[in-house]
Amino acid sequence: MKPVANLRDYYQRLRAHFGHQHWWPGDTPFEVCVGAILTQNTAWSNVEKAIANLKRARALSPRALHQLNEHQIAALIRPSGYFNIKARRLKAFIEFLFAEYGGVTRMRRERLTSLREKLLSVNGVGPETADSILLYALGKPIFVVDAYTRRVLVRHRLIKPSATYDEIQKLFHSPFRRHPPSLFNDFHAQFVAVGKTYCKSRVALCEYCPLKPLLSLPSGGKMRINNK
DNA sequence: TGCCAGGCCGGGT
DNA sequence: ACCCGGCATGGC
Repeated sequence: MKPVANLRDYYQRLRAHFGHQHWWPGDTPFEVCVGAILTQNTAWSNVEKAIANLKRARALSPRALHQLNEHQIAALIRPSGYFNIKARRLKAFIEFLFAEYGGVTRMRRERLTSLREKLLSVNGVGPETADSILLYALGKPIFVVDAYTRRVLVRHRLIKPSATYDEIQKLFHSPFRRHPPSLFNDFHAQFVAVGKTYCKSRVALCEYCPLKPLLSLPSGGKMRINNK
């Protein structure tokens, strides 16, 4: 297997191995927003249970969720963990949605950079949650950085463990600036796929990882991270 | 049984 | 500008 040459190649290698991931799992843009908040530091399998509860209670729409108080929401999302905090965060997001836009459709019309700023000002919405909403709920071209992305990139020595969110995100925005959101969408999903499969443990050696040749680059060898 | 999972906030240095 | 404790369930 030849070494990975650049980030484009990096994606193709993963894609060939894992196939298209069809992210984000969710029926509506609003469901994606809710899932983005519920999955904070939480296994997705637990989020699914919470989403199922919300659906069963017919509470998975902006208007319906707006009717419920924090206590009622907390009871429904209990399986996703941190349910009191997350109930408050969901309320904060809904309030923001209605106050600023009145609905998801209007929010989608906002320009990427200003919308990101505003999302980050909502209590409980940090960079990953904001970017997940922008990309997966609204189809904006932005790269999501999460624990898997960081873990895989550190493992492949493309970033230092101390790299910040914005630094990592920039690695992807430079070479893929003009690419459609679908590229950002599946690329991030591929990181989750490879991370879950081969970087579970801190001591795992990624023996069968489709990107393994990258790990065995000689210390002088450097992979080009962008295409300039 | 303990450790971990698709973060973020608030208070303290 | 960092560092840290807190938040909580379910799966292995």
